[in-house]
Amino acid sequence: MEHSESFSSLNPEKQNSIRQACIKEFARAGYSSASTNTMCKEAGISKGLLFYYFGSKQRLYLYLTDYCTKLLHDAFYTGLEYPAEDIVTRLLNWTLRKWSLAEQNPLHYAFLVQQQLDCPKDVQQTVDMIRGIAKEKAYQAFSRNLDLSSLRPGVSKEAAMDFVLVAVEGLRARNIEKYRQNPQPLLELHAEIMRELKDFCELCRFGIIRCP
Amino acid sequence: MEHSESFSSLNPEKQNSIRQACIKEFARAGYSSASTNTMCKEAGISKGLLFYYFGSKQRLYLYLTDYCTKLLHDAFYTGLEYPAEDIVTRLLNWTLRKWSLAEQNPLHYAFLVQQQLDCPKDVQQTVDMIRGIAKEKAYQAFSRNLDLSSLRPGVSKEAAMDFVLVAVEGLRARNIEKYRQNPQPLLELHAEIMRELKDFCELCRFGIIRCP
Amino acid sequence: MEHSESFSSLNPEKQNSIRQACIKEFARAGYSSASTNTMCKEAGISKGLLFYYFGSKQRLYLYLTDYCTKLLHDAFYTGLEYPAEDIVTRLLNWTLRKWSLAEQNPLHYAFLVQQQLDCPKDVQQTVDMIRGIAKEKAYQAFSRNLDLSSLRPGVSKEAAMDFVLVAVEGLRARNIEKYRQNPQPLLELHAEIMRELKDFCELCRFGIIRCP
Amino acid sequence: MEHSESFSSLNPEKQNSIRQACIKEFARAGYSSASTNTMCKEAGISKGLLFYYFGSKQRLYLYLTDYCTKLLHDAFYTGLEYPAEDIVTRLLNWTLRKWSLAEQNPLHYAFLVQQQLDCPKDVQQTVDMIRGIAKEKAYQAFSRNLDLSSLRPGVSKEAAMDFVLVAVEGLRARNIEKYRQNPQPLLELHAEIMRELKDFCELCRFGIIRCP
DNA sequence: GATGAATGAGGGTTCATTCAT
DNA sequence: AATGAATGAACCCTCATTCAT
Repeated sequence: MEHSESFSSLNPEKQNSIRQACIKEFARAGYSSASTNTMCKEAGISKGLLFYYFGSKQRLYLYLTDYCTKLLHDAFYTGLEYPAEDIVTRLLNWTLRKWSLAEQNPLHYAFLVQQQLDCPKDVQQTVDMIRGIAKEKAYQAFSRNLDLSSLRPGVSKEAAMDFVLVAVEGLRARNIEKYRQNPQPLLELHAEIMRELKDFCELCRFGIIRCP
Repeated sequence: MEHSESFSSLNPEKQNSIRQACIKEFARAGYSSASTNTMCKEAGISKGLLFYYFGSKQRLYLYLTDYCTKLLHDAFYTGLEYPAEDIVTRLLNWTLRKWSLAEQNPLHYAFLVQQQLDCPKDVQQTVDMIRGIAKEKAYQAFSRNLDLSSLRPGVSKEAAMDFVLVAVEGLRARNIEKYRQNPQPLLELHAEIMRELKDFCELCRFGIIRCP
Repeated sequence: MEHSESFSSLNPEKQNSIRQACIKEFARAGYSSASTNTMCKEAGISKGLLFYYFGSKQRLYLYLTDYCTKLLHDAFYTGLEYPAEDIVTRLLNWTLRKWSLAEQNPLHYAFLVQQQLDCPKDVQQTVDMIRGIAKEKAYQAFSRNLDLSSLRPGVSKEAAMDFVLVAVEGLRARNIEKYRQNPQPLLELHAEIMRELKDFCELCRFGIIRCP
Repeated sequence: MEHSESFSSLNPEKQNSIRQACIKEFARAGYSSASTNTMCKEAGISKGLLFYYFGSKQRLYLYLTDYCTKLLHDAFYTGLEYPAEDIVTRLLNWTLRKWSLAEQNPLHYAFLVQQQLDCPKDVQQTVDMIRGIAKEKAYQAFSRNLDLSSLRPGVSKEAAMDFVLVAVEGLRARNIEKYRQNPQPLLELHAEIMRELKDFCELCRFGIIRCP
C-alpha cells in the first residue's frame, strides 16, 4: 500500500499518466495476467523506473487498490447530503450517484470490478482489508437519517437495507453483462437502466404478490 | 468449440479422464494462469497429444466451456417437472436443484464459476454466446406452467420473473464473495443460504413497505 | 543433485557438450555470477531447454558438483594401488596422480576449485555434504598400508599425514597463483613443480633444522 | 586505481565513512554481487556522487584494493622490529602480529580475504600487481636479520623460508575452509589455531622422520 | 496416433551507469 | 558539488506451441 516517495513527489500529471496506464492494464487483464511491460510502454517509462517507484508488481497493485478505492470513495461522499427519505428512494439516489461516478472514472471503476474477479492469494488479504473498511463506512452512511416509518411490520431496517442493496447489485451485474455483450452509448444505456431501476424499486417496495 | 474428431473417437473413459484433468486445472487457476503442462501430467498424456486433440489452449477452453455448460444444463432439465407453483416457490425449488447439481459435479461447476471471474477478451465472445443460449433456454423453462394468479395488479409475469431472478442473482454474488473470504463446508453454507433465501423471497413477495 | 531423466537419456556426446558449457561458465564466473544465457549460447541450446533439463540454476549447479566430484574421484581411485610406502612417498605419488587428473580434466577441476571460492548459502550445505563424503573416503584411502616405521618419536600417523597434506596444499595454492599470473606450457610447469615438490618433501621428512 | 581528486580532497572522516561502507559491502558479497545501491545507502551519499568520485564500480574496487592492502601493510611494518630469531620463531611472531592486525581492522581484512575468493577477470591483473608488490616487500622484510645458524646442511635460507611460508599458507587455507563451515568467535579460533600452528612449526623444524 | 524434446518470446526483477537539475 | 530519477540490458525462469521421430 505504501509506495516509494519518489513516485508521490512526481508532478501530478506524470503520476496520473503512470497510474492510468497501470490501472488500465490491470483492469484489462487482472492481476496475474497483467503485464508490467505493457504498463511501461503505455506510460512511456522504462521498466526499471516502474520498479524503482513501486518495488514490485504486488506493491504496485496494492497501491492502486488503495488509490482507486479512496478516490471513488472520496468522490462519492464529498458533498453528499442525507435528506430524510425512505430506503428505496435513497437507494435510487445513491445508485445514480454511483453510476455518475463510474462514468467519470471508468478506469478506476473497472479496476475495482476486475479486482473482485481475479485476486490472487498473496494480495487477497490486504485487498479484503482495504475494501472491508470502505464497505463498513458505506453501510453506516447509507443508513443515516433514513425514514423508516413505512416499513412493513416484521421487516427490520437491516433486513430492508440488505434486501434492496443485494437486489440492486443483481441488477447492476446483469447490466454489466448486457453492456459487455452489446456496448452502446452510456447516456442511452443509463436512461434505459433508470427506467428499469425505477420499476425494480417499486417491486422492492411492494413485492410481486397482491396484498392480502 | 469444435475439437478434433480424434478426441471424440477416444474411448469415453479416457476422454473423461482428460477432461477432468483440464477442467480441474482451469478451475484452479483460471484461463490464463492454467498450465497445459499440469493438465498433461494429471491426465497422464503427453504435451503433443493434448495439442493434437485440441489445437490450442484456447480451443480446449472453449470446448470445455461448451461441455460443462451442456452437462450441467442437461442434468438440470432431465427429469425436471413443472408443477403449477408461484414464481418464488419455483425459484426456491430451482435453487435447491441447482445446488444439488453443483454438489454432484463440483469440478464442472467450479469451472464455470471460475470462468465468470477470469475470462480473457479472446474467448469472451464465444463464451458469452454459449452461455447466452443456455440462459435463454433456462428463462423459457422457468416460466413454464407458473401460477401467476396472485401477482399484484400491474406486475407482469416477465417483470416478476425478472425481479426475482435478478434479486437472487445479487444474493448469489454476495455469497460468493463471503465464501471467498471465509470458505466453509458447502453443506453448512447451503443450509445457511437457504434460510437467508427464504426470508429474501418473502421480501420479493410482499416488498419492504407496508401495504397501503 | 537429481537431474531430469530427459537429460540423462540424451546421447552422451550431447550430454557432454552441455555439461562442458555449463561447467566452463561456472568455473569462469562462480555460481552467482555465472550466466545461464552464456551456457545456452555456448552449448547451442535454447534457454527453455536448459531449464527443461535441470529445473533451476541451483539444481544444475548441484548436479554438476556431484558430477565433477564423482568423475575426478572415480578417475583417481580406478586402478590405484597401495604399495607399502612412507607418507611422503605416497604423497608424492598421489600428487602426481592428482595433477595428471587435473590436466586431463581441466574444466572439472577448475569447477571444483571455483566452488571452494564462491559458494552461496543456498547450496553450501549440499555441496559440503558431497565434498565431505569424498574427503572422508580420500583420507581413509590415503592411510591404507602406509609404512610408518620411520616416523620420529612423538609424531603420530595422524599428525604426520595432516602435516604433509596441509603443506602440499600450500604448495599447490602458490603454484596456482603463479600460473594464473604467468601461464606457461603445462609440461614445463609440471617438471618444475616436481623438482620443487621433491625438495619440499625432503623438508617435510627431515625439517629445516639440523638434528641435535 | 586512481580515484578522482574530488574524493581525496574530501574531509578525511567523510572519506573514511564512504570507504567503510563500500569495503563492508564488497567484503560481504564479493565484487560482482556487491551492490552500489547498498553502499550508497550505508554511506549516506547519492548514487551519482559515488560514480562522480570513482567513475565505475571497477575503479572503486581497485581503489579499495589498493587502500586496504597499503593500510594493512603499513600497519604491519610500522614499529616492527627484527630481532635475531630463527625462521620458525619469526613466522610465529609474524602470524600473531598479522592476527592482531586482522582483529583491529576486520573490515579491511575481510575485504582482502573475499578478494581472493571472487576476483573477476577484468580486475584480476591489476589486483595481482598490487598484491605482488606487497608480497615481494614482505618476503624481503621477513628474511631480514634471521638467525640461520641452525639450518640443516644443504638447506638454504631461501628454501627454508619458502618451506615454512608455503606450509603455513596451507594451514591458513584449511582453517578458512573450517571457519566457513563452522564460524565461531575469532579469539577462540585464534587460540586453537595457535596451538595447532606451534605443533605444525615443530614439524617444520624437525620433519616427520626420525633422524638417522 | 503419440511422444516429449526443443523453441523463443515473454514474465518480473535487479543494477551499474548516466544526466538534467 | 551533489542529487536521484531514469535507463536498458541482463538476470533467472515459465509456457504455449511445434515437430522430428
